[in-house]
Amino acid sequence: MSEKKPEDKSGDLSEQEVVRREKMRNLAEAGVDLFPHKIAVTHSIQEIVSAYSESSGEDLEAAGVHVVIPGRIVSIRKMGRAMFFHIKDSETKLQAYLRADKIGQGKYELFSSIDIGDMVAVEGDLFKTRTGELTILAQDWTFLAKCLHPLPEKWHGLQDVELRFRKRHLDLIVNPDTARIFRLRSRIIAGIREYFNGRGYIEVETPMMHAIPGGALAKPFQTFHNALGMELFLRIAPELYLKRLTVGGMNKVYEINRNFRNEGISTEHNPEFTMLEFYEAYADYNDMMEMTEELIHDLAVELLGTDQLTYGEHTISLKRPWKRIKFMEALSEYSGLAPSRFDNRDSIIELAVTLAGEGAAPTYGKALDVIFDKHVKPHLVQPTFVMNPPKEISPLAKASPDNPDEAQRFELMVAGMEIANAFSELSDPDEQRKRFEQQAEARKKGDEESHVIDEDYINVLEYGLPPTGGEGVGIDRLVMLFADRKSIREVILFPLLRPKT
RNA sequence: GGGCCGUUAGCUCAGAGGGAGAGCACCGGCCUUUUAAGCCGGGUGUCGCUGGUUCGAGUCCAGCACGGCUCACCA
Repeated sequence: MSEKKPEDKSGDLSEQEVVRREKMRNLAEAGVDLFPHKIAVTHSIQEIVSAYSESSGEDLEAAGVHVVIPGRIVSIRKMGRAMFFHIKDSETKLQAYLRADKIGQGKYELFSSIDIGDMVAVEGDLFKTRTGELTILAQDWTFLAKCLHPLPEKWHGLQDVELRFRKRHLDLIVNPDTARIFRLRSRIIAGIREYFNGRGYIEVETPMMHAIPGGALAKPFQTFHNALGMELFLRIAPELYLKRLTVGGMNKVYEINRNFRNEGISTEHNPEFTMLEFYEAYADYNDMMEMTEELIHDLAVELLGTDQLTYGEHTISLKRPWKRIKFMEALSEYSGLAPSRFDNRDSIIELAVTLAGEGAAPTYGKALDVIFDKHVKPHLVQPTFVMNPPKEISPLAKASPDNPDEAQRFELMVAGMEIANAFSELSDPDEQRKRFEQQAEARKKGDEESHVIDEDYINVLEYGLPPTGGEGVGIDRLVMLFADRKSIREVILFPLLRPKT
């Protein structure tokens, strides 16, 4: 191994990167610790700004607020023997004022080896400038970290969508909205935990690796366990495991975790996504609707201060109760097809095939689903519970007591997106076996998303699943709604990207 | 997977057959309450890649790569 010094690579570096490495050497030669182990700071920028931004200059001076604050330098304005710069933490900026006469000639000149992007701690007293901006007058500064690459442009930030996702750290440094979205996401998830914990639920973790992929209709990712010599699948849903817990007497459980689906990537789909699933014994899908309204409405009021969401060009009202409509009624209302048209099953399948292409709609139920997605979903902007879809496309749901072809199930649609899906859980093991067999039949006909027969799960049901309501909520899509983002990638820190070649 | 669009300096972008450009950033100089600081001077580049057409290609053509939008797919 040849011991190449970093500067040997200077041929590959841009001029700005070479300059930054030179400046780093200058600091080292001046005795600065380039990678300090521990710095005694007194406050975060966020703490200082929220505590003192409203204080008057006189009050600040009288109080003599002496602090040491760390941050990343995001702008510098040099003015001869003095300079202003802003330091920033994830969402807040604070101005610092450095004067040669105040801090001393040596420390002032050493600062010329500091670049935008570097991290420093500034020590000094708070004051207000002529324009009223809260500022720290530096008595000293400490080097924290060198940024060896130039930062994106200060005004436009980082616009390139691909770069924003590939270099999320940079996106977070220069685009304040990004940090805000992910803080909102964190608060939404914390709020959900609070809601369920407060209702006596317990949070659980079930396997991510399944021997049989189940709980949803989707194509799985495949992997292999060497020691067991066994094919495994990344889970497409936790559903079947959570219901095992209900059989075991854990009457209220929820899980917030990742699901993996080996399907297309789009503005609404990422191969790994976060799902909330919850199950409550002695509840049914009506209870699930009540809880869903309450959870999402209250979260919006608490986190956004309103039950009116702005989503793109839409205003979405979360005022309860939300619209409820039966699947078949929604179909005839929005598709423009006469209700009688749906009696002719072959013609419906034919229509779905023209809409979605060959192989997309092998059965009547699937065909209805295709027509729904195409003609109904885009219209459902205000929160709408679409109830009682065909049993055939709901293999884990109880049939409706008053119509054996319908499932006691709903999907929550908001802004044309499916946000949640819930049902009264099918508990009859023999009926479940029949449903699996029908799914297996569809699978044989080429429907890769159909369920496979899960004997183990049927055996679990044979021990007795009480009447239970269960629901899955797409967390990423919920965050999209709350954060007013049209792409799921804006709300996932590291969305899946093709490796850079 | 199909269609449309994009890929030019570190970033944001203009350039549509013949001199590689602007703003920010960067480098040098001036400047002690500025804040998209200002003033003077400096262009730092494999124009995504590979071929082709042409006297001449960032520009036209083909293929490829990556990305965005959209359609399809998608509990």
